[in-house]
Amino acid sequence: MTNERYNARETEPRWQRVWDDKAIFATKNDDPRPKYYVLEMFPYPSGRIHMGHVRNYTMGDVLARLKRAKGFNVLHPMGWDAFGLPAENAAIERKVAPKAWTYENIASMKKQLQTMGLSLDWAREFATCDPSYYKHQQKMFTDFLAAGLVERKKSKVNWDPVDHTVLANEQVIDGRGWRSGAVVEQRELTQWFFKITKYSQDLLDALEKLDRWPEKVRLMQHNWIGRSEGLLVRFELATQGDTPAEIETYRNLFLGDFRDLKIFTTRPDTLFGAKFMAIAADHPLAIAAAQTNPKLAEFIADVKRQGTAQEVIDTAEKQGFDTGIKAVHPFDPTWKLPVYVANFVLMEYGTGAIFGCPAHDQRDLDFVNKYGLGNTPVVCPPDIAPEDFRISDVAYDGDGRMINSRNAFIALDGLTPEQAKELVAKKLASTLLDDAPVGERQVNFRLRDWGISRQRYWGCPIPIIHCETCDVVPVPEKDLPVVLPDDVTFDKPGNALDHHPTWKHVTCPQCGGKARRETDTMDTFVDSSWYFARFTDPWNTQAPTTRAVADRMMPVDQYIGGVEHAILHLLYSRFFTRAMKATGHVSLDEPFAGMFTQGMVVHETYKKQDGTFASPAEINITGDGTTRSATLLTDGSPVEIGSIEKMSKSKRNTVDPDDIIGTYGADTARWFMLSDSPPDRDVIWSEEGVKGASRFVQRLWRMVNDAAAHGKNAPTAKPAAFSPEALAIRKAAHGALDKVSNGVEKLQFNVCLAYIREFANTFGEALAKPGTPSPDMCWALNEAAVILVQLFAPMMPHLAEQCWTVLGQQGLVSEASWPQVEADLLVEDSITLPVQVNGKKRGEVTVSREAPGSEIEAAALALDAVKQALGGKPPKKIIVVPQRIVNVVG
RNA sequence: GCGGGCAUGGCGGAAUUGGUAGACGCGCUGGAUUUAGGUUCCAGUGACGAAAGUUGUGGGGGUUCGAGUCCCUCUGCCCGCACCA
Repeated sequence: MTNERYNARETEPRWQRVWDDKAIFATKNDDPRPKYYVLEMFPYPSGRIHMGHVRNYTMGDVLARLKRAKGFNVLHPMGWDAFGLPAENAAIERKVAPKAWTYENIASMKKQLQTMGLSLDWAREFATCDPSYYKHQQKMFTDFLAAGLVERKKSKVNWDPVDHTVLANEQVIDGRGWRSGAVVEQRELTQWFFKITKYSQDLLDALEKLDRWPEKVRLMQHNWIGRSEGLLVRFELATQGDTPAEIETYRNLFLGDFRDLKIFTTRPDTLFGAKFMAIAADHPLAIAAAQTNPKLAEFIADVKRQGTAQEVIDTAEKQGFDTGIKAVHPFDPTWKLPVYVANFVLMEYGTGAIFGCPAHDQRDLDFVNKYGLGNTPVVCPPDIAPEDFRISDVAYDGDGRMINSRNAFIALDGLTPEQAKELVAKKLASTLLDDAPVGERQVNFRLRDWGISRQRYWGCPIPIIHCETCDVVPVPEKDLPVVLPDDVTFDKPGNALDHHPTWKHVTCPQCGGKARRETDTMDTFVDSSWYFARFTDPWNTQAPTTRAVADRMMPVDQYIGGVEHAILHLLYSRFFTRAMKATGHVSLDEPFAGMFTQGMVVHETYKKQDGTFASPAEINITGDGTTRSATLLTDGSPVEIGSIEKMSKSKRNTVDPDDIIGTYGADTARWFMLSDSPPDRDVIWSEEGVKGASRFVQRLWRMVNDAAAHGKNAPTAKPAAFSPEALAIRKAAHGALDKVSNGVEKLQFNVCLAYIREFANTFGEALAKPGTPSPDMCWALNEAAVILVQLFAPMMPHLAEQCWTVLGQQGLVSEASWPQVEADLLVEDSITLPVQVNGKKRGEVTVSREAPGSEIEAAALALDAVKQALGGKPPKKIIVVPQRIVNVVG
């Protein structure tokens, strides 16, 4: 028995230094072995790591260490997503320069990460705010521009009139700026866009091939891209007046330049059910009509006002305003439909105009029921007679047969909606209005181009120069990077870069005339859209990537991060990789072959009597189960134990990784993060759980020390034969080895940990047997100890190194090859099969592995319990599932 | 509203993918060691039952020799998107 406790505080930094000195986690790009690229989403340098980071990086590290042991050339890098708004907020609130603040945070977070014992190649570290990184990002911007993947266009933004800044959607709270509290305005600004929509179809199609991505994430991206097939239909706008002059006057007054109204529909089959047209409040026709109609103008203003607050949109009922304009039905020139401005039609989607078919669309039905426009069903469900089919408050959007859809122009009755769509599309394509087809097939995507302009200082400058004569000129490659100036002030609202006295004033690289720099910076999502590629060769000063190296090391084999990035970050990265391929920086389309979304770390909350939250460190918990209660450490006042929530500063239910690592050691923290909960689900951080992990660390340490004592008595050569006890240990060891090897690859950490503990239990029992073990047993115990240490080495690398030394093994366990499974140890000579009678277990039989079915049947029938259950009658049937079960049917 | 997921002991969760339900851990109960223990070790722990046994994976129904697993249906939670034409 060893009495000495394992001292993580002493051993962990020591082993970290050893790894560091020998640089064993540095990856060589010219290593000939097969590569494996493990990547966790790099952190924003907020200053402190949190438990979510601990969980994320532990998972990646376990995989990296396993793959390294299995002989792969593992790339496992780390960097910093270092641009972003918090640095500017710190500058405003605490008068520290964003750059200094960021690099200080990086330094302290790096120190924290290093205490975790992660097998990272720190030689590849970079921050996205390093000019040596964003230089290449600027180069790619100009490459993309040249390749037609960048566009400059107007777009609506949330403008804070007090702070003079554009706000992200999440910074608009109840229609007001989060900092200034000012009512946010919708403004049109000219912005830079990446043309991600050029790849809409490809991004959608390729999702199917990403078979190592969570189904959920693929579905979210699928919906986000939002493909719909339909028909673009032009409705002629009706005019009034008998003479051309009168018609002209009408047009000028009410229709502006419009002769027709273009709509997008996925249901052209229901055109005979049309009752009205509706256009968005900011549709140009609405604006034109509002010029002569003050009430309409007022309505439009109302709708636009509603647009800001989310709550209003959610609860708003369908509202419309009849413009008085009429549209002519494409099937019948005498059929006129009223054109409404409606609050539920969005300018951003389709053409900003629709035709309303109330019988088969719930929104349209709600609308007509409010304004008394009636409805005509045109699709009849299969089980109802057409003459009995009525629609009142519930629209019918199912399949069926066309009814009420026939006139001199076209006949749809009796067709399925699918056939009707085809026929309408064909017919309208060949019908002309002002020399152009009335209808045109169109595929529409919900996905919009990616606006990357941000009116902020702490971001990657957009490498563009605006010249009075040459217009927009990209900064030539030789002038890159366009470096952010350090001497900026934040005493004025607005973009500090724009306020800089000299920075933006330059001469035009084309004509040499007076010009100014673009002062917008890039969305920080751009920074994180290619960092994974940069990691393959971060030392290249000439280009974003070294093509040959990137080709060899990409794609990322396993990417791990939070679900919160399921759409934007992952979609942008997929786009960016395609754009990099188009501009010759990489050769692949998909950056992440495997994706895994890990769950959050959650914790109980504690509510004080005054309603505010207490932190776990401030309270004392007594009792257990239902009698569990908490009191405040300071004055003993009762504290309510609240719900389990995501760790957050506001709920004060955070646990500081530094404290945990300081108290229990990194290995304990890592082990606990992986135990219990499946990695894709939330894990509850609990004091009891950590203590359980800590106990296990100590137990392993004692067992390995005990085993080491026996190991000294083991023969050097593998014994020719093993006693049944020794064989049992060997089988347990190799069984665990087999399961853990496979489980880690599938990221089933919680199950792997259970197998390790199970094996440790078996091992512990064998060690505890009294008396001196025989030489073959000593050999088996030593083998088991070595395997055990190697099994937990990916999860608890420091303890493993220490144990490795105790066992007298050579070198570092972090560099050791993964042990080979002896396959014949996995096969049992005799098998115990459960015996069921009519599906109910009645007993078991033990037979040899090769026993024929007839022998198993006989053995099963010979069981007393089976005879009893059959009640003396012969069995009707016996089912023997080899290696599994016997079922006797009575 | 639409889409998706989940439901297993007091708790977190396993279950070789249709084959012995509850592995492993936490908690709890009893015992031993200890001056002490928030240490360690041993035993027990789904429910009912003294036991044999019965029953049991949210409810109901079905397929099957056999269902936690597949199908239908209901209920309850969770997540994503949201007037997408």
